[in-house]
Amino acid sequence: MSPRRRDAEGTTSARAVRRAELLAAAAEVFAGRGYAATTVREVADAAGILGGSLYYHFDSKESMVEEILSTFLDDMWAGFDRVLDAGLGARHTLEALIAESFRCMDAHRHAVVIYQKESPYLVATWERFGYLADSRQRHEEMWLALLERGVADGEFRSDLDRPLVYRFIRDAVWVAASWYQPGARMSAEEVAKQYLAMVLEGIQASPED
Amino acid sequence: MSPRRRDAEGTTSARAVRRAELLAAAAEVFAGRGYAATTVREVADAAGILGGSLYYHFDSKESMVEEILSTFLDDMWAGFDRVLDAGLGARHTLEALIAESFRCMDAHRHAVVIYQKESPYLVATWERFGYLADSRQRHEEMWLALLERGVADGEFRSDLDRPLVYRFIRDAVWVAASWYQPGARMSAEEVAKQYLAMVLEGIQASPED
Amino acid sequence: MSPRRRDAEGTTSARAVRRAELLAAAAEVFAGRGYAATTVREVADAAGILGGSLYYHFDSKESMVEEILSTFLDDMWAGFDRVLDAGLGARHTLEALIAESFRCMDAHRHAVVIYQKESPYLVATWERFGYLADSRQRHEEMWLALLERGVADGEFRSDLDRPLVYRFIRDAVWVAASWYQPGARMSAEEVAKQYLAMVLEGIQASPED
Amino acid sequence: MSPRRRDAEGTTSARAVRRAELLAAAAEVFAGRGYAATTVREVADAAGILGGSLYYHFDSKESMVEEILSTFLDDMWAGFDRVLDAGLGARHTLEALIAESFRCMDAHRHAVVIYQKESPYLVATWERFGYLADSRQRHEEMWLALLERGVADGEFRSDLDRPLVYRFIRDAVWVAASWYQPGARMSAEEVAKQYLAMVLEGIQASPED
DNA sequence: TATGAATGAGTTTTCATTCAT
DNA sequence: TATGAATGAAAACTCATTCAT
Repeated sequence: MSPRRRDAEGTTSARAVRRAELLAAAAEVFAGRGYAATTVREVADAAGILGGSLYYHFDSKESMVEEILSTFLDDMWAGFDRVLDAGLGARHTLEALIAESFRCMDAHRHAVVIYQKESPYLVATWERFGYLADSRQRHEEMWLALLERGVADGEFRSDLDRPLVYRFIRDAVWVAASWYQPGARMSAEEVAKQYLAMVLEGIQASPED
Repeated sequence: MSPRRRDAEGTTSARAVRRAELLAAAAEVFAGRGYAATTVREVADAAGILGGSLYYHFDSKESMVEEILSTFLDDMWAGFDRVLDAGLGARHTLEALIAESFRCMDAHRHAVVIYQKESPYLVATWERFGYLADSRQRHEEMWLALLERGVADGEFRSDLDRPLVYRFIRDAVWVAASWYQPGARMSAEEVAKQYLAMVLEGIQASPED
Repeated sequence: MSPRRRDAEGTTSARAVRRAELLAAAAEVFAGRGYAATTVREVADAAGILGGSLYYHFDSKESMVEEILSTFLDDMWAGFDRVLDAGLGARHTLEALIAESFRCMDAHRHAVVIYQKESPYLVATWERFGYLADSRQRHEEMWLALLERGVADGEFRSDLDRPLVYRFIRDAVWVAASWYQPGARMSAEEVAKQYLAMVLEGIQASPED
Repeated sequence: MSPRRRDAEGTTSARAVRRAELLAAAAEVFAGRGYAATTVREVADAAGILGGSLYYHFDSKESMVEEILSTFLDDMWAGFDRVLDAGLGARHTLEALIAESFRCMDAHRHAVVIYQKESPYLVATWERFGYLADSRQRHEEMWLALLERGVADGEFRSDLDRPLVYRFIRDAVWVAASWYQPGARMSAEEVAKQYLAMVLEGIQASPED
């Protein structure tokens, strides 16, 4: 009620809320047209303000993607770490990781698309985006270790090239963000289930069917 | 499907050779940085000439991608048509399409990457790129028909959502162009074989193994 | 010579005090970075308030310099007029003017720096700053008359170009505001004395002349 | 005559000539209005081209001042080093330094004005201008050493504060660039002579000391 | 064919200023 | 009085494109 209290909480969170709104608008436009092809004015239009006004909230166009991507990656790794810490077997870990990936895609759909399409450009152009390359590397290591373990445990086929399997899954799963529409025919969870089935068992009819 | 540009004489003139060289350089840079983020000067640098000189050969930056993409799509559809015309069963058609996709990726690696990343932007921005959307649609129809036929013939599982299967395969296969390096550890053919195995049978160890 | 802005009541109201505080902050920043290179936000930061709040007190950034400069010039000319009205001989008038100049520099250090550096720009850009050019002209006339009188009276060397002598003194004396720090090794008064010694024994007719 | 030779020499020097022309225009405008208050368009107007065209020759507005100032400082220090290496006595060294200063001012009038007015701002704002502070420091050390030597040799008065004398001379001399017009009533050489007379007969030890 | 200087429209960014609270 | 979000005009800078040589 006191002005003091409003300053300490109310104002801060109002600002954070506004930032989040603006970033959501930016993410949608960046994902749709590509970061480089999107003008700051288009972002501002989408947010319902004028171009210059964005600079009250953000340093630069660059900072906007930065915040969009780091927010997504932080959430993604928190989820992955939860899965890895659960101490499941290889197959169940794989299932959980794919489920987690789709959950994350659902929550950060546009950020995921941006991450897919713009990472190479951003990493090549600005040092500050080096963490994108780090994340990609850690992601690969995590999956290769998992596949290794699954093969050792007899849960996964041993006749496949592990790096290839990793890329196969990664591409199939994450590119889904490009076409997935929340509230469409299938929920993210259902898509995850079907993808899991395909990854694990393939699309061929079983002999016994 | 795509506009044709042929020398009036029909011969592979020195001019056509130079165009091809320049387009190869352009494709590599566009694929690496993204079309919008690439400047004409960067293309020229990669080709070893100055920016203005490109305009002796091409109308515009736009025309360059246009030619890169249409060349690729023409080749891809020629290949697909050969496969479809062979009158194979569903499973063998699927095998042949995936093999053909990888062959095409091998031949037009950069064009494929550009096609993946830039299609939405190009289609949304210039009418002349409408044929990209047409191609995508025809591709989807071809695959859905194939999957339908395979399920009807008892070759493919019937419990999977067909559009989802299509996207799964499409994404896994074509995104490979983003990381595939000609002359790397595995040939395109080997990658195709392994991908086919995964798509058909999954990565899970079979019970009898 | 310069516009006046006085409280209607003629009292030193709280409002006037606040204005003076803000102008002091503004003067320091303008002097340090230059008027054009200083943003209103920087002024506000220096004053401990937010940018928009300055506009409760002042019409514009322009009005701030205006008030800073006119306050300084009013004081300077009041001092000079006192000296000129005292009816001293040329040499003593020169001594008193230089002493007065240093006193003024001490009292309006930042304003003096701004006046030095920004006058040409302000005069060229806004009509309202025309009085700066007037002041400069009157200053020159005052000094040339003084030098003339001193030469006529046999107090100053006659072999020097008078306009040049004027500039020499003006530049040496007033640019001191750029480096003079109140409370530093030497007081303004001491600096004035030394400067006077240097100036005088240069332009003063030698005993043997 | 051969195209090769024209490339090796002609083109390179043509480019350098153009740069110099553009920098001359820029220096005049920067000196007149102040660096921060000058727009790139104003520089371009003065050069007779469009704003964007400047960027074919220079990276940024910043780079333009950088080149203007470093060219001036290089020339100035080359001149000062010649004087210092001549091994003259203190008084003759002082004479030569002042003459050299005026020569330099004549050759780089606008650069000198920019150096005077913009150094603090440039140094405070961009690291790359740190060399301006270095130059200023070296200048001060050179003069203090000279004054010290002159006092020790009995050529200069010992009752004056050396740092103050340095500043007095520096300000009087260099600020002259602000009003000196080449081809005006007096040549730079004549101004130098008169300034020297004023300075010298002030700080010179009197015969009766 | 290629060069390189220039164009000019458009982009990102800045910033004095306004205004509802 | 002060805040802080926004405005909008102008600034710095970019870059596809042109064109005389």
